[in-house]
Amino acid sequence: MAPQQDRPRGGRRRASHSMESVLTEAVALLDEAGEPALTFRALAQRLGGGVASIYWYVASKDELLDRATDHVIGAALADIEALPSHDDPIDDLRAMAVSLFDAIMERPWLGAYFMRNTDVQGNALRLYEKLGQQTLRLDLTARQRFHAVSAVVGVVVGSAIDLGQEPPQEVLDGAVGRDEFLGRYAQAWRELDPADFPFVHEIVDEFDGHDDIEQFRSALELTLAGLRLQAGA
Amino acid sequence: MAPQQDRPRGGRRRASHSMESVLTEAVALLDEAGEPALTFRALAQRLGGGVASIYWYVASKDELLDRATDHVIGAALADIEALPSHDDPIDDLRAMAVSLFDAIMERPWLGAYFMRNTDVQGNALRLYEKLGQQTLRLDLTARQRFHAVSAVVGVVVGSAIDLGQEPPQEVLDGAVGRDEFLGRYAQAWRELDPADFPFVHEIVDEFDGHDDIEQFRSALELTLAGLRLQAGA
DNA sequence: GCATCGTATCGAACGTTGTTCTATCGTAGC
DNA sequence: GCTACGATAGAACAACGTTCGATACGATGC
Repeated sequence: MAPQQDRPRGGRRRASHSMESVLTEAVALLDEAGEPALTFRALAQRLGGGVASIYWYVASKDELLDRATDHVIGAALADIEALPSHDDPIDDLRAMAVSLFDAIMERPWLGAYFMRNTDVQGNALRLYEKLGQQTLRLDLTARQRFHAVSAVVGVVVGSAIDLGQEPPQEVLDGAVGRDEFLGRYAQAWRELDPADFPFVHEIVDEFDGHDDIEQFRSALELTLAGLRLQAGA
Repeated sequence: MAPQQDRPRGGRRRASHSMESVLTEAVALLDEAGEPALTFRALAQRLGGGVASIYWYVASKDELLDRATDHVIGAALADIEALPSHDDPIDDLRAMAVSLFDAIMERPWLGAYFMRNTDVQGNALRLYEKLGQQTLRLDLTARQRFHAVSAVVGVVVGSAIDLGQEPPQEVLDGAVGRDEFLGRYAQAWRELDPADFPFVHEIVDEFDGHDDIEQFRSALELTLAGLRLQAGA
């Protein structure tokens, strides 16, 4: 038997990364199975390199998540900047909010990390700026503008987190459809005492098989209606 | 030298827990330093018992988090149910939303776990019911009522997550005050190009030293105004 | 009194994670 | 050819969630 070689004859290739490739693969892992799937070991394997190499690009997992978040916010921002402009600034605000909501819905993990990342040089600031520029076209005070933008972002991210949470394993597996999943809750609610839960009984049919996007749209319309009222338009 | 005894003379007392004590201590740990502080080992030490004992009460950390969340939502619900009633259902909705917001602000970790816990037998359902009952007093369709409640909850939780995120370590330590912390961002923003960031410059003075609660209140008012408009009152 | 059974507890161990340490490779500049 | 430095990597560490097997405690049946 030939003696084992410490190094294979061909010599194992050293991997060569880049900030771009690290973030791209990190996002890919997050997209596939959420935050628990993003481990340094899984990421290193994807990159074909060692675990410690990643630490040359980021100082910690927190920073990796921050940079990955900013990375995809950049893409969402590009979508928003490509949007056509309307006469009515509130129509623009709505279009931007919907676009942002769609981006977060495609990446359920994004919502949770969206907020804690208001870094000054980040894309989040540019996003705020883009939304805020629409409020400059409305007859509002500076304070009202400040509050309006955070209200719109709050509705988007609040809804996205609420609606985009990972469904239980059985739905992800495809073993149980989303409608059936909702239906179970609906059924349980129908069996509650109507005297104790009049509201739940009132809306259970609406809940059963409801559309997430419509729910968000509705919340957004309430905020925009309030804003329009405030602007006196 | 006396021979070592395997068991100390007095016999080490076995700890005796209860679901209540486990949840209470778990919440105490969460309150002190957020989710990372809640480890099974730290919790066991608090309870004066072993690590594995906790698994008799909960099957996993996820379940522990869920039960702890439901535990404090129960307290928040009690506060809300103790609220005096107004003639105007929207005033009631506002009071409830503010009360809920306050409860979440006192526990920054709560916001993140609030959503993923719409268990049927949970306090979250009772909370939805309580909010929803106010919409029954408004002239709305069932679908509008359903959307109204999720909009209000979305504003509350969205704002709470946004505003309640743990500030960086230096602020927690008290080394840097909150105002100074905000001021740094404000200063950095003031140095941006006004041509590229007109909105940021417009609101930077509002942001500097702003009050979180007022920001939430403002977002809530927009939604409630939209709701009032929808109800035609 | 004694065996029995289900409840409740505990220490030790396992596998995985983020992170650090130390050593090494490869290339640009001299 | 040598050096300096940017970049990579394997091995080790501490901490975490979780599991396992053993064991104490109290009530129950005889």
